[in-house]
Amino acid sequence: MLELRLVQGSLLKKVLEAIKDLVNDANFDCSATGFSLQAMDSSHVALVALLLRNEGFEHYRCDRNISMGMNLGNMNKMLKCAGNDDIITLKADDGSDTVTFMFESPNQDKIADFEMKLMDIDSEHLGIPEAEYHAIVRMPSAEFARICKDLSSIGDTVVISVTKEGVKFSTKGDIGTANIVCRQNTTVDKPEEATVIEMKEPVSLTFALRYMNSFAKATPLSHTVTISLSSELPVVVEYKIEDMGYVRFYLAPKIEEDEEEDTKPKV
Amino acid sequence: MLELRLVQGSLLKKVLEAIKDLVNDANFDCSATGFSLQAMDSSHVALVALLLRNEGFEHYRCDRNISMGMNLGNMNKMLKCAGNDDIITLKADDGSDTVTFMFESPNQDKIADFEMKLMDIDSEHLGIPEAEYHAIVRMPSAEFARICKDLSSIGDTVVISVTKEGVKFSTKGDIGTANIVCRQNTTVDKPEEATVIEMKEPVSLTFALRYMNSFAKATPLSHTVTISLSSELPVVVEYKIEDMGYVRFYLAPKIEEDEEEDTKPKV
DNA sequence: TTTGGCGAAA
DNA sequence: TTTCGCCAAA
Repeated sequence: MLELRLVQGSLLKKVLEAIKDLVNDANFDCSATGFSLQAMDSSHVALVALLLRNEGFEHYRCDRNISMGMNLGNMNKMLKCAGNDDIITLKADDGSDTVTFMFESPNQDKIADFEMKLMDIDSEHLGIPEAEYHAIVRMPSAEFARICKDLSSIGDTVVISVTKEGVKFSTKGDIGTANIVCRQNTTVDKPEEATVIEMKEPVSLTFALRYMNSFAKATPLSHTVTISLSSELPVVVEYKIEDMGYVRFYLAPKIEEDEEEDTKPKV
Repeated sequence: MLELRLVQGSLLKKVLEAIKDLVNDANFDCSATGFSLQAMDSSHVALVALLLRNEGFEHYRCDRNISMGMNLGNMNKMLKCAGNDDIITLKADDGSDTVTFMFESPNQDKIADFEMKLMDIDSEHLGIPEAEYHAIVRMPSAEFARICKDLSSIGDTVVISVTKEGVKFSTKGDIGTANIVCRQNTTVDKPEEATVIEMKEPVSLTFALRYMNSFAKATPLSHTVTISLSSELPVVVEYKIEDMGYVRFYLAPKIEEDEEEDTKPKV
């Protein structure tokens, strides 16, 4: 028996908006401690990890560990039927091949239940080792989203370079080049508007903008995004979900070609 | 000679937005008592009835009964040229084959007149008998619209079931099932937010969501919608137009198939 | 083209 | 604070 009651149902709606473009089908893993998901994107390049800890739910009952395979598109369709202020309860009976989403309007006048078939998905659950990162950038998520969107109108990849002074996002394309530098800035009114850089050593890595823009779909989940970089490690783009957990995206850097190579015709 | 001056011109704009998708061409009937329309939708499944009583007009002159055939798409195009605060005057000379829409901006700075050709439309004007309904549901129109929209992302038809406690909207589709229950609730701050059920006997009827969603286009006309249901009778979905009349939509219920039938392949 | 999110104005 | 109108994404 599984019963998870989430008062701020909009969180789950936003989570699905954030990951449904990247992942088609995935197993949601439910244990006594929380509700989580780990899945490769459909082209097996990026990895998504979601955690919603039990403390974040008003009511959390999960009698035994269970893995529920869902089509995220269909799940999203159903969650779209929940109001932004609705309380969402997720239910599954032991051994059942369905899951039920229950939506309660704030004033309890409207109660909806949506039942969805579960699917069998074989997923390789990867252990993600904790790593030391050369540089960790924390910045406003909206600013990061804007930068990725802007740069993708110029080029396909972004070079993220971190120095003590700030973080630079660069791209190059047919029509020209672009560099956007965000300086470290902690003297701002609101802490979520700060740009903070923790750097052990300078790092400069290249990523596909297409994926960065997908990750930025999670912007509504948090005012702040944290980007953790190390050479030779996948970047981690993390959006914290207040009091509950996070959505993290992992993406391997592109092996940076020689600048010269870039302009040569591909052989 | 016909001359109808409507101070709140936005009403006429909203009326056309509400019915233009359903009906292509229709006769507007004008008599001493009011301005009305009755027409089947283009696939002859639903019926639209509009009434704007003479009291609602600032000036109402209609010397003799007249029926004016109009293409609602073209009429809507013209009405879109009126500002939301404009005063709209509708004029037709006796024997003329045109109608003139005059738009006056609130400050009288701009006065526009649009002349449109009338058309000959043979319409069967149905007498709609007053009927006793098993159940009448009054609820916020926005909520009804939201429910129809949500359900149509799951299935094609909606089963509306009324009991004393509330009204239930259900659907079933490939990805799952959905039930939305709205409880009777009269203890709300504003009367237009109430959900009120007058029920003589329980009723459960099935309708095509496609039409319900068309009807819901009339939502801007009224905060409230009234749904009148009887087995064997078309449902009436009514949006009252304050101080003037109404737009009513009629739709025959689907003959509900056996649950078993639904899952069998169609022969 | 239509719909939802966002920002501005009452 | 709520509502309207604008802008952007599906």
